[in-house]
Amino acid sequence: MPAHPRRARPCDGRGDGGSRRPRRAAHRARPPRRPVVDPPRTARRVRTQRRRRGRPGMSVVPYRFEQTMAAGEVSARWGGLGAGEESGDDVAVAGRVMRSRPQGKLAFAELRDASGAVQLFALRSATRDFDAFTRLRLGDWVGATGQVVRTRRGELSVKVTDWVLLAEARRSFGDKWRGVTDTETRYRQREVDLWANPDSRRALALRSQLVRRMRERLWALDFVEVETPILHPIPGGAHARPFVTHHRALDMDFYLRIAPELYLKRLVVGGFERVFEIGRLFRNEGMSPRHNPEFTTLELYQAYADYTDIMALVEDLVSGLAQDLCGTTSITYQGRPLDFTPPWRRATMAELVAEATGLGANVHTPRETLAAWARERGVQVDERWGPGKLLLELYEKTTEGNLWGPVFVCDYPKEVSPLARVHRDDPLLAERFEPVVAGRELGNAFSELVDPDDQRARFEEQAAQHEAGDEEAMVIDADYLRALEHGLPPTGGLGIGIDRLAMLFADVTNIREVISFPTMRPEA
RNA sequence: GCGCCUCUAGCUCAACGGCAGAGCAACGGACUCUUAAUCCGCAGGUUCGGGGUUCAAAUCCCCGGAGGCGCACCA
Repeated sequence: MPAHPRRARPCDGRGDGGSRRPRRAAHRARPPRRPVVDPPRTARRVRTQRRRRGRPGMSVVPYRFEQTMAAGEVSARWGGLGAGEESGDDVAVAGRVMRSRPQGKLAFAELRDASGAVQLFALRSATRDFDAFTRLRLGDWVGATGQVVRTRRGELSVKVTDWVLLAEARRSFGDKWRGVTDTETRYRQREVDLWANPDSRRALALRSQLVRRMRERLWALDFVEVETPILHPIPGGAHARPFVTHHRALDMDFYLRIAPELYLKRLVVGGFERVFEIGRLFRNEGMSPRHNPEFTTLELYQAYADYTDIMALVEDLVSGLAQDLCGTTSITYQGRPLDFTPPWRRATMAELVAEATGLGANVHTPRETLAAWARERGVQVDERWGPGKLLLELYEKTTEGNLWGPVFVCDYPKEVSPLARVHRDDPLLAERFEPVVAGRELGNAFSELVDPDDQRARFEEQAAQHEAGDEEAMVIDADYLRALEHGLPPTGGLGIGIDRLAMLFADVTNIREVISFPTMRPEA
């Protein structure tokens, strides 16, 4: 046996120092690589170490394991067992080893599964293949059978009689105390993050519950869940830049949807009076702690309803979800109270801008006055913007970020709301609102524009802006106009950002915390 | 896109112009009740990549990469 077997590597006979160089030269033509976390040679090293210990290896792990009980259930059922007591009941548990403490003729290991954790307690005198058990390491998966007992020191345990390795961990799962904190590693290798950091698991589990409860609540209100296309021949339904892709057989470009809105309203035309869709949207825009290129929304449409009905629905839905997920309608976000208990405040955009700035700005204010006010506050004013767009800019620059809410910001300018119905009391406004919470819009809703002639005119306006260089402006969707000509009843519509909502309930500030695999630039 | 910051062992971090180190993990061993166990031993490095300044660079400078935050963008 060589003195340093784990350093042995393929050698070209040139002796020690030169053995690596030829290999590097062979790689020189490839693009430079930066192994961020765990270079392949580490896996090789660890593999060699494991082999030396004579572990069985992955080739002999079984194809299945009959688990009779989850770890959480063990602690729930035998929580009352006294220290040193034996239950007399055998269980078979499975999970990942999160701690291993061999101690002479005894060995302890913490086994964690999806439901929780339970300790494995092994004895040389009672456990099959005890020596191998003592060599279990952080991250290995095992299945174990034995009696439920509580140790003398008071830890509920499975006293292992038989056990089997289900998978070996060749790579490390981070610092046992501090986990993995590097944000890049956490988002790129979410599987490691999830095992190492309970908060990461909690945030994603909460998101899952959020979507589930949301569906249940909508089903209870007789909403029908539907799925509409993600490949759109024309991007529509929102003001955003799309991703483009190509269909080979049709030899044409498609756009990944920026909103499902137009298709959903066509379903209302078709007779689905209450529809919703929870799905992924794609917007080809900047990324930030609050923006991921692909994100999930709830969008719903309710026939015979207007935007005030939708406000009531939003209050009810969001406060109900807070109750479901946090146990209260009055939560804490980033250390500040956030009370979703209905009713929420309703205020017009003009009122809120006046509160924030003292300016009597509204959609009827002369354009030049609005432009001057906006410029004073750092807005780069485009000459083509009308008073509506200027008011919106003013609102976003001065007001929105300071609204803690929840508050319904009502009555947006018609000019910036091409799919919303004109306000019944003011021809320059639209019946549109955004629920704003913690300085961010949570959604967007309106009394839907149902008049095909008006819609055509708005599309033409948008198309003109598109022609003039606004790549985010909409284009004319003839299919949608034809659908409207068949008759869309009065309808209230809503879109809510699921990721944003999950951030509030999970009390996190980065959208990536509630996305399982956030968009990242490739490493190499 | 712009600005500021970060990048060192598998993980978490020191070293801040003078021999690249620690804790944990891993690896070999001791231990019959561990809980961030303890003890003994061993090993592990392209200091993100490239270039420059210097007798000497992880450290200073330049270029590039990835990431974080802020701004812009995102009605």
